[in-house]
Amino acid sequence: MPELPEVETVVRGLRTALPGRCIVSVRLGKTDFIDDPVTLGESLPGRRIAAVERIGKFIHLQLAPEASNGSTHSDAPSHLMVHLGMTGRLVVRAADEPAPPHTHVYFQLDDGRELRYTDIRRFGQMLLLRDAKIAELRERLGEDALTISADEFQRRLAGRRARIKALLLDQSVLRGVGNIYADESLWRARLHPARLAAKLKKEDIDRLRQAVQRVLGDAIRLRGSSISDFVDSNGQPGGYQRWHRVYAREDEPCYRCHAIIRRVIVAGRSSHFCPRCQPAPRTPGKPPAKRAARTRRTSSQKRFRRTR
DNA sequence: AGCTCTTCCTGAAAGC
DNA sequence: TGCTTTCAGGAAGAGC
Repeated sequence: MPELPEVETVVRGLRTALPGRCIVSVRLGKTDFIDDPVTLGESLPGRRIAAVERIGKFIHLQLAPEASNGSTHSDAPSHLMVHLGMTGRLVVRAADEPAPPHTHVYFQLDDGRELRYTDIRRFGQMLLLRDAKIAELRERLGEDALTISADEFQRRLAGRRARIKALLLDQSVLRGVGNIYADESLWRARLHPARLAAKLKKEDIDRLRQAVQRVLGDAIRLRGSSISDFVDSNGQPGGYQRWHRVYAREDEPCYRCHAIIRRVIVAGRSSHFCPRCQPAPRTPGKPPAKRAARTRRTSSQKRFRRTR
């Protein structure tokens, strides 16, 4: 499932292939994940891709201003935003290479290749935005997890009565972290996912920020985690899943203390942690036994295909 | 404010 | 063996 490191990996790959290329034509399959498929199909042909960047978990393709050849409608959207959702893939392939099933968008490029979007579950999104809307989106998505300062991180978490796990996943607080890297970061910072942010000490929050940035940085270096479907823009899997300390390791020993990794539901999300390294908060109303009862069945967890 | 539940979707695997 | 059920999850929206 693509989170910040996976999206960053894809963006870096696309950057070697796309800037300067012109979109010749667009072919669409299912379009229920595209905000405006008609405009997408009509306004992109002839446009040149100027730049590729990452905004949180979105891939942002910046389109060059339209050539002023008579029929210029200068308000044509210039930003194509792609969210990979759970199973989205964005790859560049030779146009004559067969596309995998569930490929729903084909952008034919002027170098004989195609930029293709494949998404089994179609939880992804494709949006066309005008300049003004980009600023709005950035605002809504909070500070980037990779670059947020210690002060800003404190400011955004301090006093919040939500569980720390919920806040890490909230893209309006911090952009880019998803379930895998939230769990890995909390393990590194030795914080239980159900701790309330308001009850954390300043040094806990500082340690958490360092853990988040360390984990994301390591994952980017290994080109992301491939669990289930992730591949980069060349179709290659990442390598960070081999370094996961808690995610999908339920019932296995903690690498630090050898206690058995557990999984509970926090903030509606499957959360993996070490019960010894990450002690549970004392919550008067909710004794640990009660939360334990909420643990879901475990065996199905093993079904994640680990790449290598 | 923040929690839970639901919805979207598919494929894999558990359960019977 | 084969059909049915369950489950994962990013994000948004409803309802409490």
